[in-house]
Amino acid sequence: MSTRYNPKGIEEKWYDHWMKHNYFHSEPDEREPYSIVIPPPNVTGVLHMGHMLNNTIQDILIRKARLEGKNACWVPGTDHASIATEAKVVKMLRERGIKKSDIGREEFLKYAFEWKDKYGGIILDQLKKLGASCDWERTRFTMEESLSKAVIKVFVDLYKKGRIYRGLRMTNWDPVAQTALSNEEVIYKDENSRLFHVRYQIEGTTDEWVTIATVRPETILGDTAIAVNPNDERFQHLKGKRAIVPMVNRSIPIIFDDYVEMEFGTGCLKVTPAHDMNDYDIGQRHGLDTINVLNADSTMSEAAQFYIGMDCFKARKAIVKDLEEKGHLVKIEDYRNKVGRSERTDAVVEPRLTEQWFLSMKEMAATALKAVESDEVSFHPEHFFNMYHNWLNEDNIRDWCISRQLWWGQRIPAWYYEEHIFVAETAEEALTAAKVKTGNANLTLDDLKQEEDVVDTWFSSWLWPISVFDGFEHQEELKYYYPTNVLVTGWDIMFFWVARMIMAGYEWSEDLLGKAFIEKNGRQPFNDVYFTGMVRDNQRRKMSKSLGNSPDALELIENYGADGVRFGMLSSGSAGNDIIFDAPYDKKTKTTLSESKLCGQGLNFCNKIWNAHNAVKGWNVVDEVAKEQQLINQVAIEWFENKFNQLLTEFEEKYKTYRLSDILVSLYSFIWNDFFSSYIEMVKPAYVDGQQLPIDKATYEKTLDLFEQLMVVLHPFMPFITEEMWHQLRDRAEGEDCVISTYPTPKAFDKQTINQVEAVRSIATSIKNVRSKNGVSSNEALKLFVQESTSSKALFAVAGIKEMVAKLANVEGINFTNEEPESTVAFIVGTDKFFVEIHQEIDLEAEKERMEKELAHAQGFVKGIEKKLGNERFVNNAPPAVVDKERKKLADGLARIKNLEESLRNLN
RNA sequence: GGUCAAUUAGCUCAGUUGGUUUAGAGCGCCGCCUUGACAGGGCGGAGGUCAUUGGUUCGAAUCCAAUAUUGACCA
Repeated sequence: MSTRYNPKGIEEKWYDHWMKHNYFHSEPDEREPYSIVIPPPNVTGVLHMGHMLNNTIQDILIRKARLEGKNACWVPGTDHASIATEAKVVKMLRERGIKKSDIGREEFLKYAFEWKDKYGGIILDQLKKLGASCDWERTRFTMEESLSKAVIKVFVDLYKKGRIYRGLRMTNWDPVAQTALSNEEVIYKDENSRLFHVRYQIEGTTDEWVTIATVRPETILGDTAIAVNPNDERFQHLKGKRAIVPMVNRSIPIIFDDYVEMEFGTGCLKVTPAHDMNDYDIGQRHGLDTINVLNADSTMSEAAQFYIGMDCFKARKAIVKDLEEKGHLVKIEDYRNKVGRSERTDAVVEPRLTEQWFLSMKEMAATALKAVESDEVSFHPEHFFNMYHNWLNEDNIRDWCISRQLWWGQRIPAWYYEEHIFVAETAEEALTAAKVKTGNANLTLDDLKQEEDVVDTWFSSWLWPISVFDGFEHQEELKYYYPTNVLVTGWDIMFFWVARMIMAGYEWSEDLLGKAFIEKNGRQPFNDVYFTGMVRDNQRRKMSKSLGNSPDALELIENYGADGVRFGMLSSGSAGNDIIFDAPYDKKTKTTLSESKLCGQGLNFCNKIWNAHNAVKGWNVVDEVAKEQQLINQVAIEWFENKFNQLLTEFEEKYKTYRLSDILVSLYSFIWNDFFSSYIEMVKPAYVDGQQLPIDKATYEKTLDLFEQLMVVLHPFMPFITEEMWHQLRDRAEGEDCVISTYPTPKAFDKQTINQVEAVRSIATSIKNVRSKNGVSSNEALKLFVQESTSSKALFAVAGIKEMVAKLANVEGINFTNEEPESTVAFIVGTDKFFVEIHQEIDLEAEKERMEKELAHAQGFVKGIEKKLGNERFVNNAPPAVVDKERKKLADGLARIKNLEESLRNLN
């Protein structure tokens, strides 16, 4: 048997095995359900660090639920990501020599589905490598028929409710994708740019000027006013005057508006209503003209009069040169400002006046806010509610721009005829409505023109917790799985997705499931939301493909196994906090290596388990062994079982509050230190003349039981190694597997029983320390003396304790004493004093130094407590239990000081 | 500019409603051990005035305020 655990073959073997037995599939039955819907990754995506963290957490929760006998259902799927996917498909077509504009919508969609079929499943296959126990039979996609029908249905419903409207608005325009974006899809970043100071001549004067500052001089051509603050003393004389726009020589009014900041720039603001959100508002207030100098692709339009057809960034350079030549350019300053870029294409977003569809957010936002305030949906960690509130409160909430000028998505179900709009689920219904409205019974489908735009991808994914169960068509499954138990996602999509899913849940669950159901189970799409942190590199930058600062997820799995990576991800940080992932950056190749010490630790843990198992399975088993060992075994088992139950009890609470990394860390320490390093050492048969003695059957079986239970408890975190061990521990019948076994129920535990053995472990450690300090080999058996006291007598009266000390510390005789024996080194455990006899020369100075240090510590400790107890207000005000505890601490501290002082006297 | 979070050992982080025998873990570091499951290991050890300054309290790493630094969200 190899001494090295090799995850690769083992992980593949077990994932196939689980799939073959269809363990991840769920159908409604009489069991309690536990459901999670996956945050659907984009069809364009590949597995990255964020996915790994997020899906590991979901897998832990779902596997734990499965082990508890619940009907666990984790629904996977992907979202169609309209902008990103459309861009990829356009690129693919271009490579094949096909232009999007040459083919119709229908044909384009065929290519898009072809692309999706080819690449859309990659990320799901990668999740399998990670061990994700999704119900793959339930894999859904936001563009498939049932989910698309749901989108159309809710669109019509909202339109009928008067919440969806169409209007000319300033929108964020992505000139590359040629579509409007919602506010949430624009990412603002500080960028270096330049602030151009440009002077405009005052109309009717020869040498009177007003100077403005702008970062976008090309939009000067679209200026329709100059604004100043009404309180600004400097510009009072300009009241009622007009200025001349350079180049185009247009006369524009000088207006007064509070919006203008006196301190900023020159205090004069050029107003270009067509190209700036705030300018648009000012324009509305003052009835200004709107001159659109840019085309949809960010080239200069006819209306600009100059540079027509030139890209706006080139036009910027050109106009600066021309302004300078004409004497309008005053100066240029370096400047840092926030530039909005498209989340999907990274193009600089252009504010643009366009006709779009909007969903009114006011009512829905209030409902969604209340859902979390009332705790019907609980956030973990709670503080994310602040961010949620900040976005949803009525002062900040903006209507949702839901139309996109794309083909890849659900086409908006609106039909136009003359000035009328008919919104209906089908063209036929729209036609009927049109006939009624116009009184023209001869209208045909050809007379109606359907809206070209599609809806925002999030307008389909907000229905996800309902639509994956086909909940808008029939409710049998929805009734069983809704509300889902928990949503696990990154806080970066709180607004895009989480808030909107809550809105959708509250909007339609009652219609779909009925009042009685809702009153019993609630409207919320999920009971809990667990927000994971962002995965960052060691410079605290978010790991992303574009920055190239992310290790390759699959390579990590290749290097450390899925178990190792899951361990690494989870142990790097706690709930909600961002994670600094420890992959090193290679300066030479300028890449992040797919290496991680934390993942390595996970692999080492697997290796440890693997080898410990080999050790246990290598023991010879007989019915009975020597009495001393039997006694030790008994104490060891009792100690371990009690401690195990203590831990299991703690875990229940931690699972409820999603403190998963806490659980993993303590489990790691418990398995490695308590089980392998202590328990196994306690029960391990001794060697006599190079031959290992046998172990008794009862202890052996118990050890296998404990090992097995530990594997079950660890299974949600590290599914593969635990399944492998579970099978190697005992012969299993077909259909018996760790993944579907039973999670141990925590039982009562006795602290006294635990503490006795903990004391033994401390004694053993102290003796090892004495050996280490004095160069005494662990092979040399030593004599131990125990100072007689009530507590020491009680401890050693417990059957097996003496034997255990002797075994763990290689001590040959244990005797009580009332005085300090010759040639011994003293140490203290708790309040009791022990003496180890050693034959080497004792370094008295070192001993003295150690004891003095310990004494000083104890004295400081006692002093603190004495101060506390000396304070009348403490004794009177603090709870009695706290006061009692302080008294006990004081007594123990004093006992320790006494012991130390005695020993120091003896040393002198 | 508004808001939120973070600041604890060289590094990455825990510390669960203020009372843990004067702060824990992992990695790294130091010493010893090629022992019979495991060197991807064993045993032992060193290392922190809990960012700073005030305040509340009998009692503060923990609560409050201000400051500093870092990160983020929104405008």
